[in-house]
Amino acid sequence: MFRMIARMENPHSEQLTSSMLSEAAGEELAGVLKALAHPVRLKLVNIIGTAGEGCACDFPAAVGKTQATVSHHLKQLVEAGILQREQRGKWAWFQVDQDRLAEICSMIC
Amino acid sequence: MFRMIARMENPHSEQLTSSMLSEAAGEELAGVLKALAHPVRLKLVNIIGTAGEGCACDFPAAVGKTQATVSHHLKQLVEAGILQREQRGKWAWFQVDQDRLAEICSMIC
DNA sequence: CCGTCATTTCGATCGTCATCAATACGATAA
DNA sequence: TTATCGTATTGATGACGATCGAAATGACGG
Repeated sequence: MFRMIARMENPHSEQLTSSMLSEAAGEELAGVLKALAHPVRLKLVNIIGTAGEGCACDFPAAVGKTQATVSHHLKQLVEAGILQREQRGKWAWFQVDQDRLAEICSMIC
Repeated sequence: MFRMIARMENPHSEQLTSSMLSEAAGEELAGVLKALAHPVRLKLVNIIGTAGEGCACDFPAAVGKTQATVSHHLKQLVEAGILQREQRGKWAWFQVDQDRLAEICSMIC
C-alpha cells in the first residue's frame, strides 16, 4: 500500500508550495509542463517509458497521427529534456529521462 | 542530500513510465498538467501554497495582470482541482490542494 | 555517387488560449 | 432597497499550437 522512495533534493531548492519560485524557474517549469500537457505526448512518454525505449517508426500507428505530427511532438519532448534521442542506422530511438521526470516532480511536490 | 518519502500508491495504479496509461487517464492527466503549465498560474499556486492561503484581491498586483485575467486563471486551477475556493464575505480565498498535487506527482514518477 | 527509406522541416489552415475592457453578478453595509 | 465593492463572465482581438501534405534532409546499401 505504501512504498519508500529515495530522491535527490531539488538542486535549486525551488518548490512550488513551500518556497518562493523565481521568475526563471517558473518559466522553465511552465515550459516543461507544457511539453508534457498533451494527450499524444503523454502517450508517447508512456509507451517509451513502459518499454524502456521505442523506435520513431512505430509511433504513428501507436498514437494514430501522421509521421510529421509525431515528429513534431517528439521534438518538443526532446527539447524539454524529457526524452533522449539516439540515431541507430536509419532509425531514431527514444528513451525517457527518468531523472528529468523526478526533477519535475520534486518541483511540484 | 537525500530524503525518504512515504507516499500513497496511485489508486488507479496508472503511472507514466512503468504501467500502461489508459486513454481516459491520459486525457485527465494532460488536462491537469495544462492547467499548471502557465507562468501566471504557477505563480498563483506558488504564492497561495507558500502562504497557506491567499485572497483574490491581492493577485492582480502580485502577478501583474488585470482582475479579469487573474479570475480566468483561478477558474482553470479550481476546475483542475489544484486550488480550492472559499467565499469569506465579499472576498474569495484560495488554498492549494496538496493531495491533488501529490496525486499528479504519483502519476508522473 | 545514386536511389531508397526514415525522419525532419516547411507552409498553410484551423482551432484554442491569453488578455483586457466592459458588463453582470453577488455580498455587504447603509 | 439601494449603493458600493469584490469577483465572475462576456465579447473581441491577437497570439500560439496542432495537424497534415509536400518538400527537404540525412543515413544507409549498392
